[in-house]
Order: sequence, then structure tokens, then C-alpha cells
Amino acid sequence: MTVTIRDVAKKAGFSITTVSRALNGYDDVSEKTRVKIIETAKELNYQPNKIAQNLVTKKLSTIGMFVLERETFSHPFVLQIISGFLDYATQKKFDTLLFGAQSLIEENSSLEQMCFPRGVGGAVIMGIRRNDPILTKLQEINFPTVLIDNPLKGEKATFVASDNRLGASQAVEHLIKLGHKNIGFINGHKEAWVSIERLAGYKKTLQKHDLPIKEEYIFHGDFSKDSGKKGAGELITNHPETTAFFASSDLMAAGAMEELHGLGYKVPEDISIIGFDDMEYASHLNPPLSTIKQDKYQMGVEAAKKIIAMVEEKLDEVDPVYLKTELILRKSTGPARKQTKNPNIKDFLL
Amino acid sequence: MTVTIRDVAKKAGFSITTVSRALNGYDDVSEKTRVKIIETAKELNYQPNKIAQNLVTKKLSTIGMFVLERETFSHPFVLQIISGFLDYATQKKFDTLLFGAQSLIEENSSLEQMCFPRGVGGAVIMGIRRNDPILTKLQEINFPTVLIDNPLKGEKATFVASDNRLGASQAVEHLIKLGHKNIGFINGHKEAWVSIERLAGYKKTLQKHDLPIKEEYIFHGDFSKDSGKKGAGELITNHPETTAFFASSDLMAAGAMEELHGLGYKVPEDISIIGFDDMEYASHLNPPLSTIKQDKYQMGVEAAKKIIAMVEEKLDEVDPVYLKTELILRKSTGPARKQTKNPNIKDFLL
DNA sequence: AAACATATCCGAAACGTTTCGGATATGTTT
DNA sequence: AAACATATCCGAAACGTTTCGGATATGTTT
Repeated sequence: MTVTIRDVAKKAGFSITTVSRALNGYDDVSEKTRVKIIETAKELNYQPNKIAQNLVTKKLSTIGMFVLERETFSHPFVLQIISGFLDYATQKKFDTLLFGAQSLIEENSSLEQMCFPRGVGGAVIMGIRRNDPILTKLQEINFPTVLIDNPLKGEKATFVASDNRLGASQAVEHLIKLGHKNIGFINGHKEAWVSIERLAGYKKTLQKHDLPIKEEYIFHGDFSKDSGKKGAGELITNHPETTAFFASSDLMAAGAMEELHGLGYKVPEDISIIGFDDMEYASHLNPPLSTIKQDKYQMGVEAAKKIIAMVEEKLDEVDPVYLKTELILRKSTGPARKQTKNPNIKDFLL
Repeated sequence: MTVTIRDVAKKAGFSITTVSRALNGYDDVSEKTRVKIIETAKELNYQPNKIAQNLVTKKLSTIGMFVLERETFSHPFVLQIISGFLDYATQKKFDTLLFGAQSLIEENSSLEQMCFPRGVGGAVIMGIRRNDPILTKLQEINFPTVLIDNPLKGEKATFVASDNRLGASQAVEHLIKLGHKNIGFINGHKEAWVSIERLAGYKKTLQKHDLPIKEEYIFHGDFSKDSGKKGAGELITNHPETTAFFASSDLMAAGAMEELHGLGYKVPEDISIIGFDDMEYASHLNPPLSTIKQDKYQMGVEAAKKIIAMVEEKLDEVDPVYLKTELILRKSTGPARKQTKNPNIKDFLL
């Protein structure tokens, strides 16, 4: 059915060896026969069978992309990472095989057990949790791996992530410049490494400006909108002196804003809110959300660069990549109000 | 390095033929040797090389997922489709190879030229435009294909989509029940088949209720937020008698709402807005957006079902799939106001 | 002219499987 | 006891490539 190297050999009048060598650019074939072979290959629309090639050469040119947590799939984030990844990988002539959470669970098999039989030479993993047992296994096995948003050190393992400490600093720095002193922090769940990092950035920046770190200003949510609502509600009622919230995701920031509106506070007049991620909807919120942008597309291309370098045995390429974050100013942050306000009282005063 | 069938044959003391037949469940191997072989296979952690298997059996068990338009990648939509697709495909032991827009462009090769050499037996295509030349080619070639949101008929080609006419009907029907008679329609670009379908649903429903179809109430946007703003602005200024807008995407609805707020209109008191898609951010808008939900996850599993059936030569499976849409009621739609309002006048009257 | 070097080509083995067509051993029928 | 049937196993070929180790032809050196 499909045309093989044998067909072009027969048509061109040479051995399959010569056809192979001509097509692969070896120099022990005369120019005349090379052009003849290339011509007839085109004529027959010959496409080398990658499977057969792979079987004999063992050059692995496909990498596996594992999207682990089911909920990760609802995060538009992922798509942009994949987009960046694909662009770089296809340019480098690498294929990418996509695996969902189930693939590992159903066949109760390990990463390598998924990869080896399929000829995939390296893995990119996203949506993994900090305490996932797979992580310790990954360090032991000697398989090229790059994690997204999760630290991993190993002979053939590394990671790419946003510089989450920097991002948190940018957010808090911005609030401090606006005059805020009592800044609440609505963090994500502790299973995420990014939560640890952002917390560190938050604390460091407060210290830098000689502001006290109050554990009671820190709410531990789970990145969901609901936990944003809960966090904002608890913080503002228990600590009415707070004038600004830094949320560890745009989604939690959206929840926080909704809750505060419900309680009668105005954003940013009464309280400022800044998020993290810069999701598309951040600019659709009312008011549009100031936030810290992560360059998701670039995360994808960096991950692709890393994993491809590692598959190609460039072992000096295992340093992790930290991507710069960026402060995006919109309308949800403003100058700190002068004193504690109870919006219910405010209504009567007007 | 990795363990092959030869290793288990040697260890178990049988030929590779017998090992293969034992592992594949043939009945010409005694129970005793079967268990022995299976045991040692487990012991050695033997995983059959799928590449070699594929080479000899020609059973294709990977399918290609093509995400064509670059902008498609910014659409969270896609991720949920992929999620559904992956879940079903891995359950059926199919692999999925992901291709971005570039893959087809860079190598200026056709779909089959991407698929054949990689042993992919079928393709799922999303993000394609109605007039893409690839479509006519797809009808000619005899390769299993399912399109998403784009009609295609062929011996081995079919498609899955939401029932966009139904969705448009549900939206317009809902508005009519609320008493709206002058309903503007902010549609997507004409290159999208869904735009055609939704327009048909819009018109049909108006007719059904003996309401006039006015072409001047129809704005042709491009699914972007900006075109939503533009559409709402033009419609409300040129046709102030309109009391409700149906937008062909949540994003355009968000733009429309923003524009109307800017012009001083209140949603839904002055004007009702209903969207299409039910994106995550729809519920974060202010007011939360009423919309028509598409079941994107299910689109993915239906696409997987179709393509796998086709790859497995079940040729009676080429009927297209239309998925039911669902009316999601939130706060952006309400009863029609009684007469034309100019918000600027209104302010003075209060 | 003989010995050697170089340019150009090719046969066969290999990658790791599956499967066709037997081969052997044992049991069953006559 | 001979002929046959059945259960169980295996050798070799094949899938479509690449590549090792030559082979042949031609040109160059002495």
C-alpha cells in the first residue's frame, strides 16, 4: 500500500542501501545517483517509516507529555504551555505523545513503563503535587524528565517554573508602594510547591520593608474560587485593619472580590486586590484585576528546550529554568485607605 | 538494556515463538508453560516493544490530534475536549500524538504525510476554518478523520459538534419568554461553521414566534471580546429599541457587557445578554452571565469513540454526532423593559 | 604493467516483534 | 503394531529501515 524504500530502490535502479545512504546524506554516493534517487523518492511520494527507523537506530525523537491531575485539565494555563512546547518541539522534529492522568493509573505502570515500549525518550510532567510518590521514584530512575512548577534535581531530571518568589515580591512591593501596611495573603494549597515559594516571597518582601509578618494574615486556600471567597471573608472580618489582599491565583482573587463586594466593600477604594497568573478572565473582571503575569507560552518552550537537550544527551543542560514574572497593573489595586472601615456603617453615614 | 522477548525466552527456557504466543493468549501452549512464561515476564518486568509490534502487525493504535489555528490554543475549550478524548482513548489502549498548527505548515506536508510514517491510524482535527483547503482534500483521501465543530462527509470522515441550532434556539427562546421582541445577535465570523448554524437557529426561532427577522439586528463579529464591544455599541446606538443581545460566545458577551456598562446601561435591567459556551469565567462576570453550555468534555469522548471505531474498521460508525446544549441561567438576563431607554436621560430623571 | 588508492555501490545482518508452516511427542484408533 | 489425531512447541521469514564490512570499477602511482 504505502511506498517503501524498496519501491524507490527498484524504480531508481539502485539497492536499498544506496537509497538509504543517498537520502540520509552520506557522501559515498555520487551526485548523479543522489539526485536521481531523490527525484524518484519525490515522484513516488516516499516517506520513510519512522517506526522502522526508530526500531533500528534507537534515536528517540518523541517525548511524552504527562498531564497528571484531572483538575489540571480545567486550567487554561496548561494549554498555553502545551502550545509553546509544541511549537519548539515540532521545529526540532520531535513528536509529542500526550498522556492523561488515567494512563498511569489504569495500567498501574510507572513512567518508564509508559515510555520505553513506545520509544519516547523523555517526559515532561505537569500538574504533579509536591508530595507525589512519583517524584522520589523519578530521582532514582535515570530517565530524562522535566517537571513544570515543581522542583526536582537528578542526573537527568530538572524543572522549569516561574520565579514565584519574584512574582510574590512584585505583588507585595506594589501594594507597599501604594501605602498598604496590613496585607493579607490568600495562598494556594500546601501540596503545591508554588505556594511555598510565593509565601517565601511574600514574607521576604514584608521583612525588607520592616513590616511585621503576621501568621494570622495568611490564609491557606486551595486555588479554587470558593477558597478565595472564604479567605477574603475570614481575613476582612477577623482583621478589619487589612487594606489589601494578595491572592495566589487569579481565580482566588476573583472569589475574593466577589465576597468583598457581597460584604459591601469597594475594590479598590476600600480594599486592594492583586492576583497571580494573568489568566484571560482577569481583564474581564469588574474591576479588571491587577495581577502577576506568568509567561506560560515561554514555559512550554523552555520545557521543550530542556527535555530535547537532555534526550540528545547534552547533559550540561540540567540547570532549572526560572522565568521572570511581570506586574500587570489594572484597576483592582489603589492607594491604601486611611482608617479601618466598616462598610455597613459607611452606608449610614452617607 | 531494556528486556526483550528474547530475554524472557531464554530465562523461561522456551522459544520466542512460544513466549509470544503465550503472552498473546494463543491456545496452542500448555497451561503450565503459560504460567511459567507469564511469571518470568513479570519477574523481568518485560514490556513488549510497541514499535516492533506495530511494525509487523500493522495494527494502528495511535491517533493524531491536530490543533490547527494558533488562536485555538488560547481557547480553554480545547483543553476540555482533549481531556475527554484522552480519557476514552487511553481506556481503549490508544495513544494520542499531538500536532500543532506548525507541524503541517513547516513540513508543508499533508495530513497523511504526517500520519502514515508515524503509524497513526486516524486524525481528529480541531480549530479548522470552514473554507480551509484541507477540507476538500480530506474528502478525497481515504483516511479516518473526525472534525470538531466542522461538518465533513466522506467514506471515512465525519464530525462531532454541539447542536448549535438547538443552542441558539434555547437562547432566543429564553429571551422571548422574558418578553423580549427586539433581539440583537452578535455572531462570530463567517469562516466558522458554528456561526452559520447559530444564525440559522436564531432566525428559525424568531420565525417560530412570528417575530420579524431584521438583518440590521445582526452583527458579524469574530468571537473576540473587542468585536463583542463593537457589536453591542453599534446595535444599541443604531437600534435603541433592542432590549436583549444574544452573543455567539461568552467572550463577545463579556465585551458587550463591558461596552454597555461603559455607555451607562444596566444589565439586565436595561438590556439582557446571553452568551454561548459556558466558559469558566462566565460565572465570574458581573453580573454572572447566562449562557448556552456546550459539553466540551463529552465532545472529546465522542470524538474518541468515533475515530477509534473508524480506525478499527467499524464503518457503520460514520454518522456525525450532535451534542445537546443546555441553557444556563444566571443573572445577565431578565424581563424586557417596557420602552426604549436612553440611560443618559434616565440619570436626570432619578 | 603492476600495485595501490579512491569513488561508488551493495549484500546481509540487525532492531524486536508476530505468524506461517511445520516438527515432535504422546495418545487413540483400528 | 501400524496408522492416525492431537497437544505442544519451534525455526524461519517478515515488517521497513540502517549500517557494517566488503566488492567492484576506475584512476593514480611507481
